[in-house]
Amino acid sequence: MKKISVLIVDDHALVREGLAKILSMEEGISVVGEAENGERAVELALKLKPDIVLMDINMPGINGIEATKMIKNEMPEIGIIALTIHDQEEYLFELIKAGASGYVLKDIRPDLLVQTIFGVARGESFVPPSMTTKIFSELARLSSLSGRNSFPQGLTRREVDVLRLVAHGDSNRAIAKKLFISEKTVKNHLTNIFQKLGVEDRTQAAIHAVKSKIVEL
Amino acid sequence: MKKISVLIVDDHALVREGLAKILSMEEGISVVGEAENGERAVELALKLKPDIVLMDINMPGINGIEATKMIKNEMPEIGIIALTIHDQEEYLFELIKAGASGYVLKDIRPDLLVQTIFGVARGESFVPPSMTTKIFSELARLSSLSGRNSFPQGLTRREVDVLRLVAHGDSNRAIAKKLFISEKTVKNHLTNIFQKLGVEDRTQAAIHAVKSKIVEL
DNA sequence: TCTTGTATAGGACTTAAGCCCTATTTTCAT
DNA sequence: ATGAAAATAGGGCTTAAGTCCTATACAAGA
Repeated sequence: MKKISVLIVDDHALVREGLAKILSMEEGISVVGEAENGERAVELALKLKPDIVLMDINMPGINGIEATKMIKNEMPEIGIIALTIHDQEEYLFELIKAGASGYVLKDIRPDLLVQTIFGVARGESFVPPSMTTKIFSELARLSSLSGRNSFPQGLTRREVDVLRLVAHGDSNRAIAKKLFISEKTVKNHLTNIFQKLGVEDRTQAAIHAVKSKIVEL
Repeated sequence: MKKISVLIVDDHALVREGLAKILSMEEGISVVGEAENGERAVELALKLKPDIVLMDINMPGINGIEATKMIKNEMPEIGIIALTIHDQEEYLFELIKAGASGYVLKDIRPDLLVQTIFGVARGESFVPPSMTTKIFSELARLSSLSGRNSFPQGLTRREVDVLRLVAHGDSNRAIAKKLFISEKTVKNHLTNIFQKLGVEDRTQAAIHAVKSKIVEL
């Protein structure tokens, strides 16, 4: 069993130290870095490629949500757990949209935090029980809204269609035929997809799609 | 636990029926199709995408080795187990080269065949104990041959280098710089790679590389 | 109502990608 | 020694891919 590498992000040195202490006690976890603001968080995440980022939301400059977006954009395989002081439900959906996999209060019991880290490393997602109700109602709202968006990386439904075919090895012409649209439209979608995923061409997009499990192998 | 889907290929209806009977008794296995020759085998394999193909070697027309190559070329994730009447070691290495993962005699005990199927589905490889010696000596020969070839799909060492970078999302120019060769040479290698893998462009090659585990994610 | 997001598509352009040849050099296997 | 495979590279060519901009139509949120 490999240790789970964790990057701690918080603007308060005290909080960072506390978290590091708690996590260091744990056998299967190793803290590989600490960042004191959003910029450093993104920088370190890309450099250290940790399994998990513990991300404080309230930070001066680039906040936790922005940092989450940036990291997820570059390395979708990194799991991000958001930390908040109190129940700030206004951030919840923004965070989910940004790609965070967990949302925990800072006064969480250490053993539960550890559990959450292991869970997210396994690909699961966590929110505090007090918020599950919110989640469900939001989910209901979204699905009644004839399934608007809620796609990975902010991709639209159509963009996901196109990306899937790209990851299948199809050319623009082939995609156009399969989706009954013009090659021009396919190109437009692709330009948007590349921009959203932060990649340069279809090959990188295909790889990204596989890595971030937008498509299955 | 999902059932393992199996395609049976043999030109003798009796053998097919026998195998199907045996395998149908097994809980975790479901026979999804049968083919009576190499052409049908390739056709059905691509259509049904079974986990495992049980492939007879001696068939009129496209034989088992050719069919194995074709299937592996199109869908490297399908596991292929070769069936032979008697110890025909002259085919063994050809089969391994073609991408077969198992090599069993037709008079194998049913429970061992089942075991082999489960093993191959898990990504393991099997040859009869009587042939392991052959394997080892061949392996020794090849490695004494200063590690010549023995690369997936008949790719050369350099081609694997190039393919790895393609699957990393690099452009021809980037690959050229990293490998200290000209862009022209990269293109030449790529043309050869496409031909060998049976794909049309770098995106398909990248996907193929990931699927056939030439590169890791 | 006005605006925003999505899907569609065309014009016009640049360039990376890919193909087909030929050719040289090195390295091995025979 | 000789021949084959592998790695290198260039010429010359075609086309797919990708960018930037504009534009229309529709749906839905504010």
